[in-house]
Amino acid sequence: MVSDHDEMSDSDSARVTIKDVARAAGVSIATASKALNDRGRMMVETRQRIRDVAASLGFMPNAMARALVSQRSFTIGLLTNDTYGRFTLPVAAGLSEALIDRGVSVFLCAFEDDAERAAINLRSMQEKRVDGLVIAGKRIDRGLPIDLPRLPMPVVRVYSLCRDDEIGFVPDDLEGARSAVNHLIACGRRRIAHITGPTSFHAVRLRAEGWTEAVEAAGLPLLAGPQFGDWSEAFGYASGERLLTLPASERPDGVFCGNDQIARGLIDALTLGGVRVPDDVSVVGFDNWEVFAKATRPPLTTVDMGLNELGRQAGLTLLDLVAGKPVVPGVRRLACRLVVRSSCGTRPL
Amino acid sequence: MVSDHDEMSDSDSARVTIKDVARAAGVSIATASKALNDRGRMMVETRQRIRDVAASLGFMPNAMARALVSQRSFTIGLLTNDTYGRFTLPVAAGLSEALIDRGVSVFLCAFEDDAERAAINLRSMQEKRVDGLVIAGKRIDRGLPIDLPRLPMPVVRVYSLCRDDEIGFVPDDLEGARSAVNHLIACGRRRIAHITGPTSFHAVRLRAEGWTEAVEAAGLPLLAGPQFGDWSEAFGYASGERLLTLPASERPDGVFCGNDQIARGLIDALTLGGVRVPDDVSVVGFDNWEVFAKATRPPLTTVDMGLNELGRQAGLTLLDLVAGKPVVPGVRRLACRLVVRSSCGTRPL
DNA sequence: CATCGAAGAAAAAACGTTTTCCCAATCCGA
DNA sequence: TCGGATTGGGAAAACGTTTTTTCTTCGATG
Repeated sequence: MVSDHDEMSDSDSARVTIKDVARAAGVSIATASKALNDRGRMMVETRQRIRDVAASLGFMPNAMARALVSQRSFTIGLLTNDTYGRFTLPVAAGLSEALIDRGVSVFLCAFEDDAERAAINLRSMQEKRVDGLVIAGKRIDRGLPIDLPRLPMPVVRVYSLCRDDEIGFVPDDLEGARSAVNHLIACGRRRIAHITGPTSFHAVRLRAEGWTEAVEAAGLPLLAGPQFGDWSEAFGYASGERLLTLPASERPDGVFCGNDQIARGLIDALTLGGVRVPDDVSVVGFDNWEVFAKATRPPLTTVDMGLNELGRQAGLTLLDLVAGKPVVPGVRRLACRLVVRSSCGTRPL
Repeated sequence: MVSDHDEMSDSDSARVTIKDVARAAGVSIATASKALNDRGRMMVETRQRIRDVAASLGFMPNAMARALVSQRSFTIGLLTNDTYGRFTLPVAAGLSEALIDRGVSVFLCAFEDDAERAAINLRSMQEKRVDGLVIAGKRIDRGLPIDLPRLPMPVVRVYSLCRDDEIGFVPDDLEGARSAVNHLIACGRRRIAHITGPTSFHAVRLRAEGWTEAVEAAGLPLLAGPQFGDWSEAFGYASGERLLTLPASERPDGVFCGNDQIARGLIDALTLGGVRVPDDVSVVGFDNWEVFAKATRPPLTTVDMGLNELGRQAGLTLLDLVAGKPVVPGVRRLACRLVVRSSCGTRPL
């Protein structure tokens, strides 16, 4: 019936302040502060003594008192509508890891597409005086269901719609798609199809464009053009079944899928239909969602969007902004990385 | 080359303090504070006037100044080693949603099993003076790679090992397993197998126990006992292939799987081998990881651990602790919920 | 008429830091 | 020995709140 954080546990547990340190070290508060922060001038042994005393007392500076005077809270907010976390979690991890080393902590504000909750979270972040905001979404052509009035703090966006005068980070879908297709070509494939999500997604259009460019650049046929559907495994499966109905001569020998789920469904259908992957058909996915990519038979070669890195860079850029450094506005497209597993067969050299 | 949060944007954007409000309303700071916080006595129109002024100025109280004096930061920390987020993300969402309404924000501290980073995060949380800590893990029989010295703040645990004198929240694996098996029985199944993860997981042992109890309670055979393996789809697939080698009379007609991935692999193997699910064999999973459960053919009936609710309750309990309310220590096992889809066939009444 | 009470509002202390002065001592060269 | 620089350290203001205490009024009571 008790809590385990007794106030009076040991001499050191009751919040020790810099005043306690100063008194114990026989110096003034100002000197103690300067000693601990490597500021001002004083004898080196004085500085060390104060530090030793602070350590032995278990002193931890109160970040809020510090924030109050320095006008920097060393916190930032991560606002996202991706509660499921497919995209946001890697971003958050990258962000958090990059910032913790600089003493900055991250408030997680996840909300469904519920404008009211979003507003509450936003207000909360303002009251908590975060130094900046990272806005993360789940598609690059949508903003959050909340309009940001002119905020008193810098903002960067990740995997979200971004105006020209804002600063955003997205994966380079176009180049990622190209590299996927080029990998198929390097594996000796000549008839390369593209099966992907709904055209309403900008990412879909970009990836389709990348496919088109790479295929045309190699002087290969565009077959029937991109096959648009939804993001599901079921669509991939259905597409696979459709492919099976084609005469072998018209069948593609390589497929670039818009995401890993589609690829998964496609491979399942092909395998069930007696078409071997990668012997008969090579498949490349998109997302590198490992739980899928590693579980397909064979494991899936796919494009990793580098979400972790996206988060990291967003964090560092936000810190620059906070520090008042000039940052060119606009959206940065970070390189994707092809993760080669075994769904494409012969490795190119 | 500029940041979009110009300091001097409009009259209201340069941080407005309570002093500004007081001056604009022609009262003292003390009066302004009382008006805004519904404290003290004053003419009702004075109160309203102050509030109107505050609103028109866009006043937002500085949470850190407030925290400094009230000794409550209205923040808590979520420490987790589950950077992948399979378990933590739903917990975080539930936690965050429950707390935001009470004005409490959540710091996300995710680290790999890297003790040093964990320590940095922990120290950061202490300096930020969080009111409490939620420790979330990815298995119920492991703590975090960090020993918590007697912390000056209350702690609750979620999906993590928990000493008797601590407060923890975990799903009721035993009962969840029982309900899964009972569902199979209600669907008319008599030979119910259990295919699950490694015995080193406590969750595995609990689920196996639930399976055993429910099967025995119904007077049914335990067959060959639980089949332990790993959590992968590949293991489920291999198990399915093994089942196919059995003579039909010895084959189970219902399988309770330790997680959804195993179930997925199992169903794939059975389907490929010509055994129909659910007509010939019913399958129940565990986790309700929707991206799997909904993608299996047929969609998977599975046990939902209620991670969201776990997070919610943990948050509310932590708040009680912070408020000094007495809370009985120990671990709470929250009910799981069977999500019925179509992998078991005939719905029980 | 003097006093009392209460209502309304202000003054000031406190929270725990950082930082800007400022002061006293020591040192150096002349 | 004197004047100025340098060195080591302290006093106090500031950050933006809440809260306790004190101070006016003003009307009512004895």
